[in-house]
Amino acid sequence: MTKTKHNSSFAKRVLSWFDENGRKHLPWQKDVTPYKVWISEIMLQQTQVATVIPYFNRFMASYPSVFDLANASQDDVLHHWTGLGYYARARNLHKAAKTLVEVHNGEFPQSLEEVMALPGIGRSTAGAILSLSRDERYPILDGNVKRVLARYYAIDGWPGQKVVENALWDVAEKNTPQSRCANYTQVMMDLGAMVCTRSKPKCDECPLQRDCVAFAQGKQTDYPGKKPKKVTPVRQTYMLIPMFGQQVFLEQRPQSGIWGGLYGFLEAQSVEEGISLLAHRGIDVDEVQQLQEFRHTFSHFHLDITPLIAVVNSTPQKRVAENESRWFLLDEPIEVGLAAPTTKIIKTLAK
DNA sequence: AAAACGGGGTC
DNA sequence: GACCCAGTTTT
Repeated sequence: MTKTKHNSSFAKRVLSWFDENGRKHLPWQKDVTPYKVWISEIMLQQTQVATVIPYFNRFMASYPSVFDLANASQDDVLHHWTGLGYYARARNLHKAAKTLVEVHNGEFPQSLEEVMALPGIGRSTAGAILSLSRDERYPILDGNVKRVLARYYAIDGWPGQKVVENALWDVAEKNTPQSRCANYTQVMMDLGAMVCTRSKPKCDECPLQRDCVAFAQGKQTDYPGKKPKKVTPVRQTYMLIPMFGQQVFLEQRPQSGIWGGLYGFLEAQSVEEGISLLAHRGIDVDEVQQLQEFRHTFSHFHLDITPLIAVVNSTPQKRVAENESRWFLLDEPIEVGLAAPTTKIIKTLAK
């Protein structure tokens, strides 16, 4: 049984710690708006603060308001996201911006449910937006908060499991104070990121040390429970790089699946298949040069990529393709979304 | 080189 | 409710 007295003390102590040590001058903490909090939270879902800052600043410079974002082209949004990964989140961001403008007059709705109904926003992100920007009382449960709470209460099991996640939400809810909700949300993330770190937690600096169960047991790093591991399969692909002088041919990928909406090189399982894919697009290959294979690692599999330069000597025919595609000059900036391996190959070619 | 990270969406 | 998505950082 958790005691009420205990819970209020929890918030009091972390808020005092926030006053002393919390982060208060991040770019999205200046003139806080739901829009800025939203963009920063989506970026922070996948990347650490230091990496996010320049992306966030560029994003705000290009799209100062939700109206600017809604009016942008998807290619432009993906271009701003290039290198951040998780491109579905950029597509959802763009979709949600359109919904906010068309349905909500460009304002974030008031209720948690309405905010959660926007694509790419779940319970935690919705809670973060409403608490950080409007000081409303909603809990959050990102990876940092999960780690703090799992250790403090010694909650067993991997948070990917529903029961474990539910237990964490329960304590997150109970501990959230009635006032200073924005500061509380911020400090829970700060504590997880700065003190209650995955390895070598700085327990001596922690305001929760004195009744942290994991600390008492000396088992801080046993929490949260680890994800059951499994072998990551290896897949193989050829990437076809049609080169006509200083131009390369890129085609937009389907909206769903890996690298959805990004431009990339056509993929094939064999050299022959690749040549036929190109022929289908009016590109006649004169010579094929194989480059060094390299590995790109995802969370679920390794992808061994063999780049193949397909030298094209005669002017390619114009064909109407199913997907958007075109030739890009190597020495000009490519202003569409590109996946990391595509960027890597293009860098090699430009040298 | 392997493991961890993180949360929303989908089947 | 299990599994998928994807690139970077940490160990």
